[in-house]
Amino acid sequence: MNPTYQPGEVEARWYEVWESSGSFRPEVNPDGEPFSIVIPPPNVTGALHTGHALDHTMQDIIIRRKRMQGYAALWLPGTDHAGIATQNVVERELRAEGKTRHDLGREAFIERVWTWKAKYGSTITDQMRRLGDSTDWSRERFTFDEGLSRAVRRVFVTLYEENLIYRANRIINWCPRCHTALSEIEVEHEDHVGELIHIKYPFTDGSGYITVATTRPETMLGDTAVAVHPDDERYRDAVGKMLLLPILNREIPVVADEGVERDFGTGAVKVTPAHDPLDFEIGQRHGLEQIVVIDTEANITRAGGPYVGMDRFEAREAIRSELRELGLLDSVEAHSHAVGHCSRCRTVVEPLLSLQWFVEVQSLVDPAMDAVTSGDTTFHPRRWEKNYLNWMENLHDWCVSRQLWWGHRIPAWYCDACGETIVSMDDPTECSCGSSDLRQDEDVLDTWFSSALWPFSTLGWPDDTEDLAKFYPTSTLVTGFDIIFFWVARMLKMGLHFTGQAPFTDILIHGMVRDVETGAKMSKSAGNALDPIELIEEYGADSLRLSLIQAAAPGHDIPLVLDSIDAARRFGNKLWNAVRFVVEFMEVSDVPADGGYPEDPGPEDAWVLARLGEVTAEVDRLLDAYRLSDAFGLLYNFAWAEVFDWYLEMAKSISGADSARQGAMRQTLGVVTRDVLKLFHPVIPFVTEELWSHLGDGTTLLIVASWPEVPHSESPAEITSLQGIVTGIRQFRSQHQIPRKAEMPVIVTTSDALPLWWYNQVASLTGATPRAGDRPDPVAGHTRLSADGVEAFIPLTGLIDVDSERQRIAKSIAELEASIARSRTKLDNPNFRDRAPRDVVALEEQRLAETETEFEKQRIQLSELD
RNA sequence: GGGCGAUUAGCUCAGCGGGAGAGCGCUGCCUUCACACGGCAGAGGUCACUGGUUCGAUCCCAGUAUCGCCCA
Repeated sequence: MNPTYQPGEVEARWYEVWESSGSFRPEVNPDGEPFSIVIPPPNVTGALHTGHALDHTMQDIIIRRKRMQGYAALWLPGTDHAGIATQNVVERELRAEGKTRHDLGREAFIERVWTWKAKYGSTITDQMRRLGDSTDWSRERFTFDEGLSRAVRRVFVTLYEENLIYRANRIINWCPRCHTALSEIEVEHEDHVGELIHIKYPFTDGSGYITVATTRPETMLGDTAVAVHPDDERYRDAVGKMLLLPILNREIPVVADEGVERDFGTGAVKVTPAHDPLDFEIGQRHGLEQIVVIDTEANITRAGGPYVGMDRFEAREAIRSELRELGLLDSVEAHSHAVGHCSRCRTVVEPLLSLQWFVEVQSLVDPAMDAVTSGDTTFHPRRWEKNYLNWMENLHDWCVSRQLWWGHRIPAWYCDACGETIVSMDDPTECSCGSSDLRQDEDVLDTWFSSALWPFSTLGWPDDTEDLAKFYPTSTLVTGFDIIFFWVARMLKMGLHFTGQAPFTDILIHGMVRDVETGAKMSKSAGNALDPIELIEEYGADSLRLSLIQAAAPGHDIPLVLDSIDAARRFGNKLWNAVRFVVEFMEVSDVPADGGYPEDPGPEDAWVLARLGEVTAEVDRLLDAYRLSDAFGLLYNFAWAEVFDWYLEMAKSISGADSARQGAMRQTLGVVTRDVLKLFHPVIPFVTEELWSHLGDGTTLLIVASWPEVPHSESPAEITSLQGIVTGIRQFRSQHQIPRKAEMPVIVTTSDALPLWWYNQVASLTGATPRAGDRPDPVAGHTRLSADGVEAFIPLTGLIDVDSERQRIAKSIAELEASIARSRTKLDNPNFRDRAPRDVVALEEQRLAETETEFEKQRIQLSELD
């Protein structure tokens, strides 16, 4: 074995072995209870970013542990066809050739996207292999593959038949660059400091003006009313009168509507029903005309009169100037307000009146809320439940049609002869009116429509497949809080509606990986992403995984610091060298894949086995509670500080003992090291598998080895005093700069005799020579150590100067005095004695007694030094 | 405007009713037969502020300040 761990070569080798051995398939545990996770499908155009690395590591940890615990564990991988994103990529490619998708036509374009997918679509799945994802590739799915497309169509048709999907003219969010409608949550709001412009609208009867305030003066071209609140005293007389719309000189009424916010601006608002959702509603209530003045290119339409063809933002400036010239510009003030941007391309979205398909979500909401409130599905951490429920209460219908080509085409046909709409599983050839002049809807479905079906469509629905019966509902969903609304909520709604069961029992929500420098969410579009593949090449996949998990406290954002990845890498090297030492120098090998705990452990063995048992139980508890970072933090400290430090150092001295003692030690070292590798395997699979190949008996891969079940072991009581005295001697040595080679006799006094191994370990761990003896009288000339009832005395002669020893004791005495004072204050308080729990009072009394004893001994020691 | 979260060591963060923890960084010593990517030891904190609840508050409650996120 190399003296340093080299991840690169090892990682490539083991992934192949795991995959070809079928270890990723749930069939490796044919009799196991099913446990399943479906991956949040990354965009097929995507490349792995650090957010995926975290998300996938969490899922891999869960699935690897369940697999080791004997479950039929399925982690189902796949990718999302990602409508807009993918279409954008291929259109960009075409643009480089000087073409547009329209030059190719719909069919050829889609063909081209499939070609692109065949060539580049495996980028992300290849990267998942680099990360070590133990996904069952034999079950890989794609949201646009044949089976899932059938599921999509079945859902659309069923919802249509249930009147839960409809087509209507509504205000939607339009992206003028992507040329498609967006759903509400695909719009990101950012605060902009803009202008609030006050415009005077004159009454037709010449009796003055109403002044309205707006941030979007260009939409005035489409105004068909001015609205005021019905209770607003200021405008009581104005309601019902007519105004002359400036520039276009159209007569529009003043209407009273409850929807008007009295405190905004002047309390009077212009109403543009075709370009604002609130105005649309006001328009509906008052029967106002809807005049579209901005087109799909975000240019002014013919209805905009003199401004026809002008860009919306240019028109804003021009209209403001004209109003000023007309003397109708009352005032302009700076105003901060939220502006919607396309989440794909950052273009400012345009609210537009448009004919689109919508899912009526109201009737899907209740079961999806009940699933969470009833506890059928639990969020981890729980606080996301409130967030989820709050959101669900305020849902609007979901605009699902997209003016794209790449996606599931809406299965609706229109009969030009009679105007009938046909929605069906099979492509219709003829209308009931007899006409065969049918046109299929040009639009495709929102990508999230197919993602919403992912937990059951990937398992074979709508067919009754074995996988569906076995693995649905899935067990745990792992995802970031950023897509709770996009995805999680919709899966719950669709899953419950179509299968009657919530699609998962637990939802593990994690934060975003953030760049510590900028605090920004790391994503490719933000351009600030550390490339996980580069990190894997530099540090190894295990290091990236471990550092991400250690930083990932439940539900909080994760700062990614290169230093912490490096720390994780050094841990891998530590583990590597510890196991190398165990195998090569301690000659431990052929360790069985399970069991093999020593029948008759020595005292040091019993201690480390007892600790292993405690730590295993605690790791299990933490992992079951999804506290991954705590679990592996605990394990990290146990492995480094206890097993491969204290115990390994103790084992070194035992290797010179008699053969029975040695045998128990080697056996212990073998099983403890093995179990540490097992416990660590879910988070750092590569290095642990490699080390296991050197340590184990070669019968089983670690990936499918059993999860540790450690038999109970009783730790010898003397360990506490051993560690205390050893640490005391080391401190003494360090404080007085005494070289390890220097002889250091230590007299140990104790009420009960200490076993021989205790003395041997003190000698071996410190280089001192301890012997049992009587308390020196006087103590003068010795330094005194104490731990767990054991006292040890080191003669000072020739070792140190008395002054520094005096200072050391004085400092210690000061600390003891402070502690005594605090304990007394507490215990002298009758309220404390009356109201604090009995064990807390007892503990405080014990602390006081011990501190006082120690204080007294040190005081005597100090006085004797003089 | 509404909601959520954060504020703890120089840095990045855990902990969350009974004497403050980790990693990195820093200081000293150690090239002892795994690892110098290491070992041993050490320094470093009014746990944002102000009140309250409690025998007891970094932890619970209220308010304030600053920062971040989500929604309108």
